[in-house]
Amino acid sequence: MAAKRKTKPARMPRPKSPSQAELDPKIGALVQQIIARVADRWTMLILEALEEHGTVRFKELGRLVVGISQKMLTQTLRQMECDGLVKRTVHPVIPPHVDYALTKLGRGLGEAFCGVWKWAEKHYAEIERARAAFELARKRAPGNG
Amino acid sequence: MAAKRKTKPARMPRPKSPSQAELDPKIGALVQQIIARVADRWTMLILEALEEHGTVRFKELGRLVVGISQKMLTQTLRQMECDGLVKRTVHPVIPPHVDYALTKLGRGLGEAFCGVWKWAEKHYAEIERARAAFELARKRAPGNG
DNA sequence: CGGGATCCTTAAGGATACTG
DNA sequence: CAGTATCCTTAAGGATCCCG
Repeated sequence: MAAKRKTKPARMPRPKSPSQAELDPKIGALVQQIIARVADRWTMLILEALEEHGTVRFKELGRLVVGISQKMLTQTLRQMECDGLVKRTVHPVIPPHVDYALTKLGRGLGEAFCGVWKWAEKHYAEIERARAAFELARKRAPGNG
Repeated sequence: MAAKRKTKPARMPRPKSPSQAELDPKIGALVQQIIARVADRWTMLILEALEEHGTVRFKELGRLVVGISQKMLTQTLRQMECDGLVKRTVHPVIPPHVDYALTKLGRGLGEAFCGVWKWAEKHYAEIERARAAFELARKRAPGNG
C-alpha cells in the first residue's frame, strides 16, 4: 500500500444500513482495508493497466505503471494476488515468464469504485471552488500561516 | 487516509467511460486525491461520526473518534473543511466554542462510498477465502519465507 | 526475467508543551 | 476549549545488489 501509515488497527466505522449493522465488524475492517489498499499510489494504477491490457508480464507492467519501482510492483501485486484481485501465472521456462491478469473479483472492485469516480466527476468543480474559497479565507484571516 | 505515503504525484488512471475520457486528467487526479484522503485512518471515521451526530464540537468529536490525536483531528478536519466536506463554525465566546457539521458535499461523499461498502460486504467471503488460499499456497511452496 | 534481501531516506503521525 | 508548534518514533517506499 502506499498512501499513509497505519500504526494501530483503529476501530472501524459501522455500516450504514440496518441489515449490515447486524453483521461482523470484520466487514467494516475489510472495507477500510480495501479502501486503504486502493488508496495507495499503485493498486489503482495496476488495476487499470490490467483492465486495459488484459494479461501482462511483470516487466511490461512495470513499464505501464509509470513511476513504480520493482519493489512496489512486486509488493502490490502480491497484495492484490493475496486478496484474489489478480491471478499470477508462472510459465516454467528460461528465462522466467510470469504474467498477471485481473480476476473477476478484481474487475468487480474496479466497477465498484466507479461510483466514487462518478461522484468525483460530478462534484469536481464544487471541490475546486471550496478549495479556492478556503485559500482565500485563509489569506484574509489574521494570525495564520 | 491512513494508509501509506504519497511521495510523488504520479500519473492518474484515465476514466473508464468515453465521455470522461475527453475531460481533464485533473479529474483523475482529484479522484485519486479523494480516495487517498478517505483511505487515511481518520477521514471516514470523522465523516461517520458527523453523519451520526450532526453538529459536533471539537473535543466531543475527539471523543467520538476513538484513537485520534488532537493533531490529526485538527489536521483532518482542516483538510475536510478545505475540500468543502465539513462546515466549521466558530462561536466567539470564552471559552472558545467551535463546532463541525457535514456539508451537502460531505454527505454526498459518504453516499458515494456506499457502493464500495456494498461491494465489500458482498464479496467479503470471497476475499477471505482468497487470502486463506494464498496463505496455504505460500506454506506449501518451497523457497519462500 | 522475476523477485527476494538489505540499506537508507523521508515524512506520517503520536506525544507533549504552549497560547489566546 | 480549541487549537499551534515542536520533537521523536516508526515505517513506507526507493535504490541497489544478488540469486535461480
